Amino acid sequence: MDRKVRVRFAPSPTGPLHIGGVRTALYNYLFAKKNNGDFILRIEDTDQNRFVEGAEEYIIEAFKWLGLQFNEGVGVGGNFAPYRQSERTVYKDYALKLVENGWAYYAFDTPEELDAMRKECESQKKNFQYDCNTRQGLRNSLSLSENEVDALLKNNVPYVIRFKFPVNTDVVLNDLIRGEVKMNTSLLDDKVLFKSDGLPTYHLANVVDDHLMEISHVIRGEEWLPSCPLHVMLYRAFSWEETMPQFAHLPLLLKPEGNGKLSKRDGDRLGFPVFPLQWKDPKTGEISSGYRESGYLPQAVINMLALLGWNAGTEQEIFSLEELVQAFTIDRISKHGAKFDLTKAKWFNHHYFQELANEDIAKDYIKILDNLDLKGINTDLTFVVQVVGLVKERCDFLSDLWDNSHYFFVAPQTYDGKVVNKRWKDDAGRRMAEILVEMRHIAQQTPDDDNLFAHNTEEFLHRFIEENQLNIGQIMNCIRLALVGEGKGVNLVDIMKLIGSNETIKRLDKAIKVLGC
RNA sequence: GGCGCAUUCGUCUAACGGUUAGGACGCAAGAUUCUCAUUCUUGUAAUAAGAGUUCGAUUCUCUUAUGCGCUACCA
Repeated sequence: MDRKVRVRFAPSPTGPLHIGGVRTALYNYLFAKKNNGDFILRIEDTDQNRFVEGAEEYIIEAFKWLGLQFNEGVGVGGNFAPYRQSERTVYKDYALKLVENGWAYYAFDTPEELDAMRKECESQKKNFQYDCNTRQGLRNSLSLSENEVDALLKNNVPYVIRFKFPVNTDVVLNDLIRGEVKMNTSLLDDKVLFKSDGLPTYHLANVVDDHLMEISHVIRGEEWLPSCPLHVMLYRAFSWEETMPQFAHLPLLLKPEGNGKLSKRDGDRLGFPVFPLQWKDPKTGEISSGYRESGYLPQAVINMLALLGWNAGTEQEIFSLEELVQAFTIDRISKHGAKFDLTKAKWFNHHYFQELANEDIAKDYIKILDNLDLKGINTDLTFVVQVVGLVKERCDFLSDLWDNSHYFFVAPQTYDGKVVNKRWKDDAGRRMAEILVEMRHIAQQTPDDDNLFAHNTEEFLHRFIEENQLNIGQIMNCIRLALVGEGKGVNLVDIMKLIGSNETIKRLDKAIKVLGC
């Protein structure tokens, strides 16, 4: 038990990495780091038909973005290389070893034959299974004579190697999350270990590699629980039980509405990404959105994912990666699936967005502003930093910035009708004209000092409102309407400070001309 | 169909036989404010159903229901 902790994340490169897979990887990472162990990336590309160009690169880039570093694996190297299963050639020897010692057998049934049998059983409302009850009646090295088998092998007749489950044996598996799980071998089917294309299936490759790579804990999705007894039996068949890894089967990530596993399609349909990074399908050209491109911060994605199925047992919800490492234990992982919650994801992002330095946000914002291609707007760093400082608390994402701060850069082109009706009525226009006159005075007295202009204007406004017994809201909101075009935005005096006396006067003048006195 | 796993507020979850069943998101109200947000305060809302074990069950057992997963020469 004092074995070195070594865990692996083992995706197959069949497309972009699903966010559920990211969570699995995260839990592996946290467990490894917590226990001073190794975190390994192994690519399970034993299915040639499903290989997708660019998927492996995508996976590596995704973890780079998230800040989850592998100690070993594809793209990193290590003592157990190669880490790509297609480059490992040991599997057939192991499969043959199992045939030799009676734990596996050759099967010559063609896929077509098996399909036909499945269909036939289906039509009789029965279930076809290649197992201890049926294997004697099928074409394999258990039912055929030694001579027949030799002849078939000599003639290069395609075959697969299947695991031979013993009859009526209970396999007990001690899952770190679910406790004792028991299954009977008579109900299990003789899974293919080695395919006729010369490559192993997941089951064989996985067990062999986990053993060879000295994996101590297998932390993977719940979808693997049903085949785990097979894996346990494989360790037994190889006499590797001593060093068999401990298993932990994670609950699934469910879609937000209704039930079911979160799938690729759900994301864009419901308006949130299911992938860490944007992905363009190389065949169809179809684009699926990613968290990174949607403006999520990696810290937020990690924090959100960590809490989806795990908790520290305290009331803390905000965790840095380092804090997660410290707090993480497998026994606090929940057993049931968790629905993804978009609003909570936004809340996490809001939190981490507030933690960013105004200057860093401003630099990114300036890029966005430049892309807007608006001529003559002020994109000086010091100015944008001030704008960001005023509006960032209203934002969940970088992309929310423009909606909340456009009026610092461009004058309103139109005025919100509802606000006009509510505020710009009675003698509002006349009052605004009076205010405009005084603003021009103040501007003359405070040349080149927008702060002082704003300050003095504020003082004047309060005096003006008091002397004329006006409604403060009425007056201020009319000015707001003139400066912003809507009934929203940050403190008026702050707006005046930043856009300056000239612009303030210009906008008020225009509003009076458009909306009337 | 078979096998397996699961089931606490709308959502994520806490409570590992004794609590007014706690927190967070959301939602609602109030406070603050020139507005909209932010922020703060308060409120809202749950043990799937039924048996059993027990002095006492969210917690242990069983049954049912529901959901999910697996049932490929895919992972």
